[in-house]
Amino acid sequence: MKKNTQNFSSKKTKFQTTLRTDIRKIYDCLLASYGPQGWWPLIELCEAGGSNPVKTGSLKGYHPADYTFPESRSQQFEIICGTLLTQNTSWTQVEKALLNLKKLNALSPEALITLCPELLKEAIKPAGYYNQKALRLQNLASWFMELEDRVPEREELLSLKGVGPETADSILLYAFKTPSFVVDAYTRRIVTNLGLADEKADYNYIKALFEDNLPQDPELYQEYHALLVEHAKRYYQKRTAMKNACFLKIV
DNA sequence: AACCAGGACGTGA
DNA sequence: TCACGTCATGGT
Repeated sequence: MKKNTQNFSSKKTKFQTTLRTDIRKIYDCLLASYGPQGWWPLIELCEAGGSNPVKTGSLKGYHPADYTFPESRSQQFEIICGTLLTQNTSWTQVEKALLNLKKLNALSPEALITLCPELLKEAIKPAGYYNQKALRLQNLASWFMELEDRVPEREELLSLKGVGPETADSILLYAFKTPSFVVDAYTRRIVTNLGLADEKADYNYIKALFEDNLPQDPELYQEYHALLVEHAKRYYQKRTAMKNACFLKIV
């Protein structure tokens, strides 16, 4: 709560305007390179045949350039479950878990809270941490039912078990189309490699780095985060570090 | 055969 | 505050 507000006096400094330009340039460059990513993926769309073979992650469920989702409360809830399940886990594993839940007809808040814990754990096992995630999913389900049509506050989300800053922002941005920028491990790797943040910069610093330099547009935030993930998957994997080859360094 | 994946939380210093 | 252990399956 101190180093975040690095107070550059009242007048706009050259650094600030440059930074703003860079944040925009990075987005433009990523979008030009990879195209719209179609996040958040919905397994509902898998059966509908939606697919994007260009992506490095899962092959299905994406809806590039279509920002109308979620279109229903059911899709909203699916996204929320996804944000919880994908914690420290690859999306392909989450997809298996979500499909298992769907087979059990348990991918609705009403069904999920009544589902017996053992069945729930078995269903989400591919996503790992199934003991805690099962508990937290049911907790999320009852919270979501009581929420009704209200849009939750960030603090409210953070008070839920298993919902930390990234999950809260993902829920706000993708389930509720609220402009809250999502910072994940990939985002952190990219901005530190580009010299836009220090390694020890905390979550809120990096979040503010984007939010302070972009218009508050949920669709822009959604696309930007998805593009950062796609880019990081190609150039910032820990095994095959290609940070030096990252073309964003020259923008 | 280690290492990592679209984190969060509890603990002790 | 903050570094560190824990939770757990399946890819590469």
